[in-house]
Amino acid sequence: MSKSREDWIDTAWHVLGVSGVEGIRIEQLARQLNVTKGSFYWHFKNRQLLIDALLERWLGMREEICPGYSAAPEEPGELIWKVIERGIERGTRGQAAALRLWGQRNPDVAVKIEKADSLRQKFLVDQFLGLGHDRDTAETRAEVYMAVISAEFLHSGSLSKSDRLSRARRKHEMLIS
Amino acid sequence: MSKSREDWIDTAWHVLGVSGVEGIRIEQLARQLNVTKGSFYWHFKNRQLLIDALLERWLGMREEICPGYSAAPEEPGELIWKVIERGIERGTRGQAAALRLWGQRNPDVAVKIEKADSLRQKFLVDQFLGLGHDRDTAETRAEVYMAVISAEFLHSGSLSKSDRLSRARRKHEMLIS
DNA sequence: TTTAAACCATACGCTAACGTATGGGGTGCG
DNA sequence: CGCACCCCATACGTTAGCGTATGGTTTAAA
Repeated sequence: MSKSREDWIDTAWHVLGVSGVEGIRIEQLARQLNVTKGSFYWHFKNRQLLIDALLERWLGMREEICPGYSAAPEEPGELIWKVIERGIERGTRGQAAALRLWGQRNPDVAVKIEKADSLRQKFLVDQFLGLGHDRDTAETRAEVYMAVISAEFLHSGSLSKSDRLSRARRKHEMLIS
Repeated sequence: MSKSREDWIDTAWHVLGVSGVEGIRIEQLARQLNVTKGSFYWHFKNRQLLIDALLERWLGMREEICPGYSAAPEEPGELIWKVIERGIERGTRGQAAALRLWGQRNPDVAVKIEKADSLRQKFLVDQFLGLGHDRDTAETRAEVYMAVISAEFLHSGSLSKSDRLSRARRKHEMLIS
């Protein structure tokens, strides 16, 4: 069957979460897709452009994950939680960690990631302000919250999804109050 | 000049922090050491054993970093801070992140890391208990603290060491009180 | 039915890297 | 001197993987 460009990105996305950027190998992906790399080099100019597409996919998820952010009618605390919950459900933490680590040695990638992060940071700060904190503590809490999100993947080795959710919930409530 | 086994581990350690486990290439290290890989395969049986040695080095650092842990005369809060400070000074966060990510797809590695982490967790919980928190919140705070430490590296792209220290200090004080 | 475009298989050259085999220079020691 | 033994250089075989070149197949339109 014919594989689309999106098919390639999908399976590469999965590998990214498991094995990191360096684990993305065209001929291995081809085997998973039951095609040869001839297909790949028709859809993509080279490996780098596939990885770029993965980065763009992740960057694009930020907006999708904060839907009615500016006009949110809910309680600030629960809006944050929804974001976290959705992140754990989707299981995109591995990809995030891999891309962040990759950005560590690619300055232009780092810039893009930092740009997205500053939006996340803004979002969280607003929520904490809405909870009645002053700006200083709101910013600190936002940073801590970002850390909790990023590190969740690194420390949740063999935990089930429900365990990870309940642990995250406990930390959430601590950071909220 | 003759290179010792430790020389190989040292430069590999540096590469580990910058490029991750996958970035460790014997012939590249050889170039940095001004020798050929003939030297490497005299000191090590293969590449895997070098990486194992790096993991062991990192695991060994835990004890060194918590010196008089059980018989600490200082304030609990400051003892934690000393650990964090030393970690940032040494700049071992990149190695830690790389090894954690590597452990994500090596079950036996994950076990070793989790064993070390549970000791760190115990240490932090004790400190928070000493600060007057009950066990439940002490455990949660310890988890959050671990997250802050692990994630610090992922989010401190182009920050100077002093910036990273002051940011860490702010988060520290938030988590202490 | 010809034609063009989309999609892929196959074969090729090339490089990086692993691990091995082998030999050789140095150094201390009897 | 001879002789181990430590340490390394060199050459080799092998594999994985990138990217290219080229041709084949399918599909839809003209």
